[in-house]
Amino acid sequence: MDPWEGLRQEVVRLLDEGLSGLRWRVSRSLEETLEEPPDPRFGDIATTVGFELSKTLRENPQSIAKELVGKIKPRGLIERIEPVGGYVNFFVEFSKFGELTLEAIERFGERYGHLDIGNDQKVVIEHTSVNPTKPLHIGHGRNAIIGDTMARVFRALGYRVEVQNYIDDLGRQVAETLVAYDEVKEKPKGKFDHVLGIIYAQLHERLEEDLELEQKVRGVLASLERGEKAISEVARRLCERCVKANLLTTDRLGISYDLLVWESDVVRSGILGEVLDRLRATPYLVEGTGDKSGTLVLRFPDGIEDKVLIRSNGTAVYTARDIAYQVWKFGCTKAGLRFRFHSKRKDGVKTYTTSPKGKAMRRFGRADKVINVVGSEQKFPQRVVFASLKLMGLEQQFRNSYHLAYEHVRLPDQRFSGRKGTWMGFSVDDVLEETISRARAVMEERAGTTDERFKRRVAESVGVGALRFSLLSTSPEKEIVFKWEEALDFDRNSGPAIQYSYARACSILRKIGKYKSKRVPPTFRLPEEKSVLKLLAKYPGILRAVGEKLQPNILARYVAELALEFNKFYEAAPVIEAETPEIRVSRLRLVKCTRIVLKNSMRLLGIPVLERM
RNA sequence: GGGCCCGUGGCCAAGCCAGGAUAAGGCGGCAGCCUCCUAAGCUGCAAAUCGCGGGUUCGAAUCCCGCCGGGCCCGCCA
Repeated sequence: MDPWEGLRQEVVRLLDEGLSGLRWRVSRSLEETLEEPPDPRFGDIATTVGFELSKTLRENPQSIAKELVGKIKPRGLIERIEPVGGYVNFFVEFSKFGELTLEAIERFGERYGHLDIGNDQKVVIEHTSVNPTKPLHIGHGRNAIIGDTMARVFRALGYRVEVQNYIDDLGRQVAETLVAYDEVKEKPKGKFDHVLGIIYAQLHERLEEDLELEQKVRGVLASLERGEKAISEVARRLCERCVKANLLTTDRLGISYDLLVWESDVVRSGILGEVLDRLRATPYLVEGTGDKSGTLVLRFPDGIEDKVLIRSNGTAVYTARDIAYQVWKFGCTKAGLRFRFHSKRKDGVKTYTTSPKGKAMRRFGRADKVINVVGSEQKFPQRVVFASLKLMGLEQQFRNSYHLAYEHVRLPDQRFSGRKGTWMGFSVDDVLEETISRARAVMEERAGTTDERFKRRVAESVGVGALRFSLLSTSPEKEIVFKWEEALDFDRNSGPAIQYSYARACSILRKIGKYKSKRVPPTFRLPEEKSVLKLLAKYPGILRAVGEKLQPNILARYVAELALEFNKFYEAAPVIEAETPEIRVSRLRLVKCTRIVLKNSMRLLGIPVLERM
């Protein structure tokens, strides 16, 4: 199921055999000495073990490599072994390795690459979690797209996945928006989340000088935190409308949620109280002293700074609610939440929501593993949340809590700010619209179809693919400076480039029509063929790496490379007009398998799959 | 003051955790390729003191120490 790993293991076996024949011992595992030569002409896999042995054996690496090669008889997936410098280079027998790889892909099809390392464990992934008072800007888009992609990958890795979107309806932003909504008489027209975002930014200018207004906001916030019925219901309705508008945006990007968790519901359900009681029962939640007198402070035994959890007015801080939520995700609370059906996503996923009037359901939460997709600026609070699990004796839950931290998206000269309204023009809706219309323009330039529906569908898919890829392909810990040229990039190394390679593969298969294929091992001689095949073989390992490192960019980079190599193959190796029937069948299988792996990858990245474009 | 992340050709960026061969790939630039499976493509060329300085090592972009630059965190804010 993992052809590349199988190949590596075979190399290790051969090496092991050669080494024991010479009675040479290596201190670390042979697997770790393997690497890929910089040029396939040197070989497909190499070991640097000769350099290490030269120290203990007091001999130069060259002669060690030479002697070692003399002891190993190439067989199986390896056809040739050569010593070069201190390296031992292994050459793959592409007929056998090709058959093994292609056979695996043909057999598993859409499930090729799916490894059952999740063992049916449940992972809860929280992402998006935007204040329900504004539209998603491109930075929120990064969060949602990373989270959504991780959800897809974990499903492929054999986990049961539940995606949660945490709605903070008790924050200051909600209080401010509520006041603003009341103050601003002439409301702008448009999508509700945009409307709220605009009036919020408008109010903020006034808030800076208008003390009366500030008092009003504080009053509303206090009422919300106390859970006063009338105002809470107004707030909830406003937030509900905003969330609904936000979901229209994420729907377009193909993002799904299983559950919306409302902060107010977590607080009201008694979960917060229960978790705080549990902390009080430990020696770690202590009364604050000095300037913190009157508060309750979480004091960690192991180096993390003190953190106030209960303010002197008796209310809980944000982090306290986060702790409660985290404990609930693992199913470690007696108190529970109530749920009802919320809405259906484009892909058919049913989204539920917590709701005071809903009913208890056992299917939510109860995670074995929790991944929070939250900005890197929250590393400290996330650490506090996780560490407090340990203080409560939830050692295992502590170990299974992960913070997928990502850096922000910003403009060349400023950050996005809801208060200043700098997101305007850079909301996911705005960017998507621009990207799609640009894709449309490219289609118009290319001669071809006049089918209006086809054009619209392709432009939408290309736009979504371009945006998702551009936000996924950079590693999460790197800040992204948003530039239109990059979001609108449809050339190589972009979402559309991958879609294009896929469409070309489809085109070959369409045109070749029916063919009869005898089951003979494939023939691959061209470097372009070999390099595509090797990439196909590496796919399962890529998925594993994404899951282990929580880095979806690894998959994005991989599939872009596959598309690129496939294009080179496309130019160099005619399929339909291949030199011999054997080569034709070999290439055809390679195309079919490339198509499968491209499709599987695109599905996981949420890049729409197009048969033609 | 303490801590975390980032720094790789003009621009973006992989590799760093598990040290090895000529430091991927893309954008932009220059020069080519469509009677042939979709030119959103392919080929070639030019372009890098891997932030700086030490150290470890046969070997350092990668490990260690120090420094510089950029971002973020260290609230009873949210």
